[in-house]
Amino acid sequence: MTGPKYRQIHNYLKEKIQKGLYSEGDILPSENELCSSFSITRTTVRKALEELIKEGFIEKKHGKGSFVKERRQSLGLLNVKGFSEAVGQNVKTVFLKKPAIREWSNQIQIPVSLMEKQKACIHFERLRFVKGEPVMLENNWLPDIKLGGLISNEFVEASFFKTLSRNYRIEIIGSESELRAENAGSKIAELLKIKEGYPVLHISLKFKTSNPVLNIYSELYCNTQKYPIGNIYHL
Amino acid sequence: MTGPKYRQIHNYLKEKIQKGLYSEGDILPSENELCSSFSITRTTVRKALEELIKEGFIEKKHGKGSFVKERRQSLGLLNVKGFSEAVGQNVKTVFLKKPAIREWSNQIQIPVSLMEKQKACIHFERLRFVKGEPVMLENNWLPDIKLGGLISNEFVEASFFKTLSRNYRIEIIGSESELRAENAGSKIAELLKIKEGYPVLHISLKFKTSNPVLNIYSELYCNTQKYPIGNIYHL
DNA sequence: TAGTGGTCTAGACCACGGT
DNA sequence: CCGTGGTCTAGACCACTAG
Repeated sequence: MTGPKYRQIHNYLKEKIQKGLYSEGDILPSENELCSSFSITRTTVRKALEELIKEGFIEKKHGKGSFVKERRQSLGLLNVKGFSEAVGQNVKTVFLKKPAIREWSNQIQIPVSLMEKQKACIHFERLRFVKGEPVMLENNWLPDIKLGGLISNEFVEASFFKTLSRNYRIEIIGSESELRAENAGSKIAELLKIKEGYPVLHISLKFKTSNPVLNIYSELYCNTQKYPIGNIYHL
Repeated sequence: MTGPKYRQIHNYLKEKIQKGLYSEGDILPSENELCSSFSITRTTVRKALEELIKEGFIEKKHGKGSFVKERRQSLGLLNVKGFSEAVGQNVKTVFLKKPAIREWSNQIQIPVSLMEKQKACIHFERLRFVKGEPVMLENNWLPDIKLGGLISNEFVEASFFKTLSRNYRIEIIGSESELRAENAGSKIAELLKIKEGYPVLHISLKFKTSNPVLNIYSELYCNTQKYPIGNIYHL
């Protein structure tokens, strides 16, 4: 238990939803009930619920309550639609390159800050599958800020973000991205098992974390034919 | 002047930024200064600033202040507000089909709610240019909830969302979207002046408004070669 | 140390939905 | 009518940044 209260409530509710203890259409406890359950004020409860909305887990209806939305397996801050029925066995992640110190790549589209470029670079590459089919190639780079064991250890539940959270108390607080439609090159075509030249969605991401000198840069290539990429926005 | 205070502050600051009265890297007045300027509490000021963050206009730095962000060469914030607000002066918009009552199209990818499908459908189609080049084809559908004059009148500053806000006090409060990379068909290729089969980014959007029975459905086709689509996420 | 944003409390009143 | 979420007040204490 660490970090702000609203994040603890947020994680508590998120886990319940992800584990299926609340399912699609269920009503969450009202804000006032959550207040008394956790002995906190409505401001804090509402901050927690707001994050769940932005992640696409719930939806509020004025005068009614907070409702659990269709479940989606999150890939970072984007969602792949269809994962809802396909949780568990049907989602698989394979390392093509395990985390190691490598060069900062010029493949990265979003400018890397100077502070970070002065540090060494940790890189890893993964391929993500849904129902046995490869749907996304993922390359990630981040500055080496001496997170002991990050390179050698396995990830918590195959999730890099959960690893950062559980082992190092670093949380993702936001992202910037650029989206492009491109023709698949030979490498991407081969890995995603599509024809060369087939259109793929190229997503360039910069994840911001609770550590101001740790941003994570990702380049994703997605076959969106069966599984479009989902995105939620809430003002 | 109408609507909640935080949105008035939000609009006030946004306009200043858009008009260039604050420019890249400038520091906004501190939260406490805004409190006293507008005679409101920090909660309200922070709510306004939070929306500016989510729209990508500003960035906060703990212990320092709120900074106006650089606008990169991308069609930013597309999932949220319209194009004209996001990109600035170099944008031109041409109607291919003016707003009129038409059929609900099966082109719409995100399910239209039953409540809405029972109503008539207003549709319009626009082509968007940046620096004289066509970059996006846009089709929009919404239920006809008797917004007098919407069909006949011109849009406020060529922005559909501004028109909704100024004339009808309807605000966009969020969106859901699905992203796909596709090959351009003949119609899209011709309009965007690209070769048939060229990869385009297909964005299916459902905008939620402050009116619970008014959602706006859009299908966008974007040439992302020169201008990638930008997206901001803030937890 | 002074000023900034980040978190949180303990209330209040309002608008909306259903009984 | 009551319970729900939406907005807002008037404070408090903390963590971070900079002179």
